Amino acid sequence: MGHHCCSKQKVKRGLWSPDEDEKLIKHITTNGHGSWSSVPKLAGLQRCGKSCRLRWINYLRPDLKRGSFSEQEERTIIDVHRILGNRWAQIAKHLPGRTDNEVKNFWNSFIKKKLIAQGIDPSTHNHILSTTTNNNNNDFNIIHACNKSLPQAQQQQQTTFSLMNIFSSSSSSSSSSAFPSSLPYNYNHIPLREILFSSTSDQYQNPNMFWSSTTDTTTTPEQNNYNIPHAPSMESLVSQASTVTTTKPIIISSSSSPIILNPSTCGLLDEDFIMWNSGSYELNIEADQLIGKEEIQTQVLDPVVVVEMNNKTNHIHEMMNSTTGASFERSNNFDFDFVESTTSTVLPCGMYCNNNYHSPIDQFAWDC
DNA sequence: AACTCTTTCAACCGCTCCGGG
DNA sequence: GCCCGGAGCGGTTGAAAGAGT
Repeated sequence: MGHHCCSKQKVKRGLWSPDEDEKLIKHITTNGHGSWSSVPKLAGLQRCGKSCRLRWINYLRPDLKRGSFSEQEERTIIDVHRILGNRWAQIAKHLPGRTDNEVKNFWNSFIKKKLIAQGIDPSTHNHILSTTTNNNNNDFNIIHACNKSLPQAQQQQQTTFSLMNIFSSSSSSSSSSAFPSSLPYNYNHIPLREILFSSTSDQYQNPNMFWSSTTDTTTTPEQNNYNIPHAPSMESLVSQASTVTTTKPIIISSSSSPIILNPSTCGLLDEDFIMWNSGSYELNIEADQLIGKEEIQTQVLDPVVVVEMNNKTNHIHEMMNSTTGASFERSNNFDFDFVESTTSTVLPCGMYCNNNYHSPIDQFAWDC
């Protein structure tokens, strides 16, 4: 049985012969494809139009890039897939010369397996949930927090409290660290979709970075919608850590509200919505320096403030490099071509919001 | 060399979307 | 608003190639 589009025709199926390829190439290069349904007849092929179209698009088109995927292309696929999911045609648009079919095959035969081997769920880009169910285990709580699927208010609330428990446990138990020795994912594994979700609603909070306005007197009532009940204050959090390192959360504050984040996940979206990140981002600031010493706080705060006030990419990087010692690199050509406005506030870790708390990029994430 | 198992990827299938009548 | 046909998309299949025994 042929395709429904050409069921009346006697069509050949299966692999294309060089002779058929030649006929199709000759026809399209001289006449264009026009209506695909008419191509087989005009080209003298016993194929259906659909098959001709597929053969041309996936194999015969002159602008196709052949050969194996580069690391850069692989990174792009992973990054875009993190946001778009299995929308292969959209992903392929970010890879000149590659087809949706090619990207899909590469994903299924290589990237998918690679991510699984790394303990990452390829469909969610989250770490695969540990089977351990010991709720007293801080590592588990964080892993659990990172592995929820699409946000649900109740689930998020539980996540929040899991983190709260971790924070509070460190003050009651001096023998255990507030955070595990290594956080369960690095920047490259953060589900960006989830982060985008987290900034749009009071119900949805990124588990690794959330708003706390308990000590922030500048927050508006609207912003207070972001309050987490019993969220730890900036000071109390910092006081629990003797040193702020890559393995512990640090606090970076926007002009309106402090953000708690894991340094190893720090990244920026610049004004062109290009994702920048640091591969080996290290902060080693004594906690007591963060408390009550404005100049040190400023060092931490500056990158965000600069982003908000100036939106100058170079300035951002200069500030980041000079104040934190971090070496930021443009991670890839992450082309957020769906973002129409650049007027919104850019925050670390790919977290993004604007003054209305409902940005185009947030809208995109919701629309996906 | 022969066989089996696994992987790759071109091609197919069925579905949705969209525009025209 | 409905129907129809074409285009496009994502999931799946299966032949061919490669790897292992």
